[in-house]
Amino acid sequence: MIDKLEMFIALAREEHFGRAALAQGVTQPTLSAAIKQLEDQLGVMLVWRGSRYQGLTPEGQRALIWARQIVGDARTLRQEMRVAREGLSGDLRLAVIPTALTVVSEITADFGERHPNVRFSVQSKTSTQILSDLDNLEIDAGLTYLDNEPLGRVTTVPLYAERYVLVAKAGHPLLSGPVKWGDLGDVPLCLLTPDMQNRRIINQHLVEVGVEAIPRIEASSIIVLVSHVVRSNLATILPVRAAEIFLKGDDLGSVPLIKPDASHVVGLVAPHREPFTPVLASLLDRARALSEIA
Amino acid sequence: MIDKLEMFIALAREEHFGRAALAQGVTQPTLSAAIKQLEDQLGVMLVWRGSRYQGLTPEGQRALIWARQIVGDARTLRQEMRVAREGLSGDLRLAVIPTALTVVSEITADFGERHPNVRFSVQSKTSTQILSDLDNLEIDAGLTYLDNEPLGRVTTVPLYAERYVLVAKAGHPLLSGPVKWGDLGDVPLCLLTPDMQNRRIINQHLVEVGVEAIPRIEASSIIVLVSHVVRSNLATILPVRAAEIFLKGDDLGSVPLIKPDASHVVGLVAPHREPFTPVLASLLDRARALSEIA
DNA sequence: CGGGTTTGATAGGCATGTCCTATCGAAAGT
DNA sequence: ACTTTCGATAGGACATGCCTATCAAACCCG
Repeated sequence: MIDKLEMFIALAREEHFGRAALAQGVTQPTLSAAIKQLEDQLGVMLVWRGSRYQGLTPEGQRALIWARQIVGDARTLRQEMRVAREGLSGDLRLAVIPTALTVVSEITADFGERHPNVRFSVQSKTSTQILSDLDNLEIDAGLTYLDNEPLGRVTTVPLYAERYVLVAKAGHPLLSGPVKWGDLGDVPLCLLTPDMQNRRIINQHLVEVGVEAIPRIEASSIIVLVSHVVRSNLATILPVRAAEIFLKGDDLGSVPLIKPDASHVVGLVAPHREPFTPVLASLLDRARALSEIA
Repeated sequence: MIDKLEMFIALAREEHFGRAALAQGVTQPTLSAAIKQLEDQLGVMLVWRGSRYQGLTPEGQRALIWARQIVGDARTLRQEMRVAREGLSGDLRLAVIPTALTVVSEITADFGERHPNVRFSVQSKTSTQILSDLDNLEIDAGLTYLDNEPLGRVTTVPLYAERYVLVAKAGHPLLSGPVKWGDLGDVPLCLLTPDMQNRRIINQHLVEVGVEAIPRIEASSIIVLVSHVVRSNLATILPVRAAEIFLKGDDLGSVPLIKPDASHVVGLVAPHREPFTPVLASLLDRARALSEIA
């Protein structure tokens, strides 16, 4: 039963029998049969049938919610029993927005010291993907914005408030003192792509002061942004925490962006599943201890 | 997997392999094997092994929490799909404290009118049993005290505040006006047995005014109490709602019990499982509509 | 419009799992 | 010491799960 629910979740995620089967490590006929049996056992159609996948029926969508709950709890049970056996160990899968990537090491350093047997796997994702991966049980926790867009049913631990600086090559004329958001109208910029919430936040602030952002370069990685800043006259806008690591040398400079002193809360998100796993409880606990925010 | 968890829950409840097997409709070797396989799959011992059942290991107790969650959710999924197929139908299993038994008909009448295909099964139980049955998935909801003893992780809907009257045969000297709790010291009483929370509540109030309750008759059913009142000179203490139905004729009388004007909240309790089943959501909804309390 | 591709369903066969009956051995009760 | 109770074990019938191979329908594209 639980295996079938897992396959059902995979099918809903992949929207394709073959890919879902591949993801589950079974063949397509096996997955097809599993879905059919699930439908028989529950006595309802879950998937619109045709010659190809055509989405879930309303019952299927409702069943999906429970399937996620059940499969998630079953995994938690197994994980918890392993913890009882071997102490805190295993993998902790994190997904992180690009602008918070530098913060991950603070968490892993602190946590890894206390629980050396826990391995981390860190992926860079957009905030939307993080929430969807959390739903789909693809990750155990995420690091993303807490205060800007709706999150859904999750547990959150605020970690720090993001503040923004303008980053440019050393000697850039704007670096002499604080820059107002309103001054950025004519400044050639490179920014994250609009699927990133950070970019949407920056857009908001620019629109608020009547400036339209038309960056010369868009990229989904801040490494790309910074490389462009280093090699050209473009500037970029980054959270302080993301910029710090690039400002160690002399070739780049930064100044605070003011008016307004924008700030957005970034923190840990985890599925709301009671009671909490020991590992997750421990992670949330450490996150609370590291938090700069009450 | 889910079947094995069901058997595990049954074993924890029955504390006996044979009885648990019987309850699950399988033979004892099958249940033994299932538990062993569960232990293998989870990699931990769940049950203290000996020549007989000796309780759960700590891991077993922890696993039991998740097992209940998972099995409960799986049942809910099945039930919800049946609802999608046949509309609101099926059984709703209620357990009710004796003193609230007359209130059940209010709920079933109202609910049954809207959902004629739902059958009710009502059992009289102590408040402690109700909570344990709720945990063990033996009932879907209960009707019990909400404010006197701790409840655990449940959803509650307050329905009414219990108030108490003294009930005696018509013509009994005490029936001339309100009676104080403190006046009951020498009155021959029949009361519920002390495993009933109602009796513990009555004891509290009597102790508070310095009276010791030594009833001539103890019983677990209010029918027994009232029959004794009818046929002897004994009086009893009942909640108004429970007494009303016996006061239709002329042979019994009642007066309010005052100093203090004791009152305890009775309401519906249901497992806290998100999201709620349509049936349960509907039941809670009707209960809220019927509630006399904000 | 027709051949090739994609996609999910179906058929047949093998391996594994599940559940039963019968029986055993240890411990508890008498 | 004898009996009873309780859970574990053994062996066999049956069901389930998963695979490979293949099919039919729909889609794509020149």
